[in-house]
Amino acid sequence: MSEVITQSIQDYLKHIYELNEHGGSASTNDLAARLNIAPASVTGMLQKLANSTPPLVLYKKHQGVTLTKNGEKAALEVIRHHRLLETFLVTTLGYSWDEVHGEADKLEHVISEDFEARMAKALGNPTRDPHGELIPTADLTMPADESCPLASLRTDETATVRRVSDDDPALLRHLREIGVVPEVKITVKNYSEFDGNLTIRVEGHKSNVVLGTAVTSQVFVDK
Amino acid sequence: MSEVITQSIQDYLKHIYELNEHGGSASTNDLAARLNIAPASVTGMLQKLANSTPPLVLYKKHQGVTLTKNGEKAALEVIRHHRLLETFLVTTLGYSWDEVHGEADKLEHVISEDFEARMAKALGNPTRDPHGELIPTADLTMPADESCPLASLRTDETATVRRVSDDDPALLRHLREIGVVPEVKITVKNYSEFDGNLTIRVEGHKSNVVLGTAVTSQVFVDK
DNA sequence: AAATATTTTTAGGCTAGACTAAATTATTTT
DNA sequence: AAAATAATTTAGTCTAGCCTAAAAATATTT
Repeated sequence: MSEVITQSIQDYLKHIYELNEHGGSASTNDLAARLNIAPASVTGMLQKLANSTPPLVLYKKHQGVTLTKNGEKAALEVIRHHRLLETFLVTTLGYSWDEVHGEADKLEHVISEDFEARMAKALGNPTRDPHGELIPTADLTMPADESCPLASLRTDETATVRRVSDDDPALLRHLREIGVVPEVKITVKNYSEFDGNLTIRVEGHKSNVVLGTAVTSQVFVDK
Repeated sequence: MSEVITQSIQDYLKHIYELNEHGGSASTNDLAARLNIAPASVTGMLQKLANSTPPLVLYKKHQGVTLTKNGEKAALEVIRHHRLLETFLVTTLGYSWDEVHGEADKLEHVISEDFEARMAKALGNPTRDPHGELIPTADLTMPADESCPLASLRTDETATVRRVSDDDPALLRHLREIGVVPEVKITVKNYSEFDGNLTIRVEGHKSNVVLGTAVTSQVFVDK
C-alpha cells in the first residue's frame, strides 16, 4: 500500500520541514524557490503527496502545506542523514564546514540505514553537525532548540554561539575567519538602532567586529 | 554538445566494460541479465548511446556492443569510484568485504571528484580494493592484470592469490573463512581430472581444502 | 537445407517528474 | 469596492527510461 519515497520526494519533504520550522505552513512559491522548480510543478507534487497512502503532507489549495507525522519522519530521516554526513565529511575526509553542504545533499538520499548507523557510531553519536545544527536522533525525533538569533541581543548581553546557517559558503568562511563558530562566547558591545548593526567581542579575539543583520540573523545563540 | 551521463548510463557503461574484459563484445542479452532490465530496453539504450555526441559505444545491430574511448573513460571513472569506495568503507567504517558491494553501487554515481580525490589521499592511493581488484588510476587507465584463474593451476604449482570476484557475498564469506584472501600463498596438492576439483594448501593453515570450479574460477592468482 | 530455437530488434505504451501558458484565486493599492 | 498585482492552480506537453508483445534476424539441430 505504502508508496515509494523517491529522491525527489525526499527533497520536497526536507524543504517543507525547514519552511515549517519558521512560519506555519510552507507556501508553493517558497518551496519552488528552494527546490529550484517551477511553482506549477510543485503544486502537482503536493497534490500527489497529499493523496498518497499514507499521506505525507496536509495540503489545502492556496493555503500552503505542512507535514503529516509520516511525512515528518521521512523528512527527519533525510535531515539526520544530511547532518551526520556533514559531520563525517569534516572529521574523516578533512572537508571544511563551507564545503560539505553540496556533497551531503547528494549522499543523503543514497546511503543505507547501515551506513547511517556506522557513521553515527564512528562519530560517537554526535548531537550537532559542524555548523552546530541539531541532528535528529536515531528514532527520528528532533531535539528541542533553545537558541535565538544573535540579531535579537542588545548591548552588554553575553551569549554562546550554538549554530550558524549553512546556506551560504561565503558567509561560513567569513564567520570562521572572525571566530564566530559553535560553542564560542561572545559579548555585545553595542547595538545600533538605525541599521541593527551589532558590535561584538568574540572570546579570544582582541578587536571587536561589527555585524549587520544579514549576518546576525543567520547566527543563533544561547544566552 | 556533449550529453549528460546519467546514473543509468553509467551502469550500462560499467557493465559493458566488464563484459568486454572477458569475451569481445557484450551481447544485448548478457547486458540485460546483468542490469536486470528487459533486453528490448537495452537495445533502445544502446542505440541512444551509439548515436550520442560523442558516441559512448560502438554498436551494430545483432553484433553486440563495445565501448568507445569516451565510453571507456566514463566506465573507468565509475569503476574507480566503486573500488575506492569499497576500500574506504572497509577501512573507515569497518564494513567487511562481503558487505561493501551494494553500498558502493549506489554511492559510485553520486560522489564528486573532490570526494574521490580525498578518499584516494586518505587511503594512500591504493592500487587494489579489498577483493584485490585493480583500481583505475586517477587519469583513468586500468593497470594491467597478470593474474589467471586458480582453476587453471595443476598439482604442485604454487601461487599468490591476487583477487577474488566480489559478486557473491556468500562466496566471499567462505573464502575469508578458509583464508583465501589477496596476497596469501597457496599450493595445489591435487587436481582431479573428473570434476576439476583442486586440493589446496593455504599458507598458515594446517589442513588442506578441496575447492570445486565454481570457486576456483572466481579466484585469481599470480604464479 | 529445412525446421526449430534463441537472440535481438521494432513498435507502441506507461510513469515520474519536470516544463510553459493560461486561468483562477488571493492580496494589496487606490 | 474596484482595479491592479501577486500567488497559485489547471491544462496540456515533454523526456528519460523502463515495459510487453510481436516481428525479424541469427544460430542450432535434424
